[in-house]
Amino acid sequence: MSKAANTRLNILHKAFELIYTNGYQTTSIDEIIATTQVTKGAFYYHFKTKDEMGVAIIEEILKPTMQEYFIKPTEASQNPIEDFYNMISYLLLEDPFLQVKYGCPVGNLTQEMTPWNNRFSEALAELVDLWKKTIIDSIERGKESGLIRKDVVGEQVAFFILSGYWGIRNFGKLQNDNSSYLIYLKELKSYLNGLK
Amino acid sequence: MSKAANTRLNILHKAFELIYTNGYQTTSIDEIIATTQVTKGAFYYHFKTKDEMGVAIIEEILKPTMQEYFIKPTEASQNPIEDFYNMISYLLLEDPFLQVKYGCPVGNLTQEMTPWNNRFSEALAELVDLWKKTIIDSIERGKESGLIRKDVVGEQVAFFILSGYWGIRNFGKLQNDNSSYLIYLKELKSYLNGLK
DNA sequence: CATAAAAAATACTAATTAGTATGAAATGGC
DNA sequence: GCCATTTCATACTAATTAGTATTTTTTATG
Repeated sequence: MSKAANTRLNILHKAFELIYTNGYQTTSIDEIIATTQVTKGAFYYHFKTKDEMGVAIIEEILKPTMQEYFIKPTEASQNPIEDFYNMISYLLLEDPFLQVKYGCPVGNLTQEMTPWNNRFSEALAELVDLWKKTIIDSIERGKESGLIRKDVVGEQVAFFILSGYWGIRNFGKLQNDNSSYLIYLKELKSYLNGLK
Repeated sequence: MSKAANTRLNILHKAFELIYTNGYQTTSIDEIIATTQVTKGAFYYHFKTKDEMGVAIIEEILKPTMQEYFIKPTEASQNPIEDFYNMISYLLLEDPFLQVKYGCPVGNLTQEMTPWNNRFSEALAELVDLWKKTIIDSIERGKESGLIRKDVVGEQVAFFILSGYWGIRNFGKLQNDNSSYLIYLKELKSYLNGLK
């Protein structure tokens, strides 16, 4: 990777961490360049505006991460119900990057940036749609293999699962401990079993 | 109501609307006093800081509203399952104040202000706890009256319902239309019926 | 190695921010 | 109507903000 591409990625990574922990609006460019040890000239050479950098974070950091860790495993899934539970459980309790008190990066950005910046909305919607579609496909396969009832509607379940995930992340932020996660996961398991 | 108390409430109401539509951090005090037609001196007479005003909004605007419109109706509830559905459906589709693109005020504030301001967290947690407890009580009554299965765990269901609500609000913001709400509501109905 | 283009460094601006200092007007109790 | 207290108005500050203008350095290519 060229040196220039490296500084660009470096900015994106550090900026993402700052935004994840502090929020987008309250993360200043001065703060970003201070922690990346990159000058303002370099920053604005790579990104025309702060918002352009924000969208780049979604497309170049969040999207690939999601592809790798959410989409791929679910595509290979044989037992949807078990895998959905494991996916959410992993994200809530085990993912080494995500922290209870900082919530879900995608959820945070959605909350903070829509509806005021359309480019954010579009980039985020693309992400979420990808995840949603993967879940729906998995459900359809589950229906074919007989692991899921035929009358289950994939899109409904996808919205239900993802909404629950986003929402419980908010509870986590509020209480700053994972006790709500544990309670939520029990009901999630019960709900998912109801799809059998 | 005294004139002074009136300006105070006026500030809180207008500020709340601005914050609901624009976010807390991006709503400036100058903007608030411009729309309220109140001077800076008056503002800082009533509120020592911006954050103190924010907490006052939660305690003096959001909390009473929630008591009136969420808590009371649920307390009088005879058929929890139907009432839960109606409550969420009303909030998503019919409430005249709430708008799809602006999400849930409590959810927005939680996302934006925790974990960086503890006073916000505490005030918001109190709100949400109240709502949660009301749901749990309602479930217990439903269990006694035989409308809900005995093995249903109230706290789990409460978290599940509220999480789903917060999460689908995020979807609404993302897509800026209520199509996701409609799909979500179908699955919510199905889930709630599973509690019978 | 020369040179053009890419990449980065420095110093700046204009606007906006939360908050303050200080004084003026309204209010209520006597 | 006097006067203390409450309530509000005006003018300011110091810090921070995103973004720019300009110059310097690095890089790749012939």
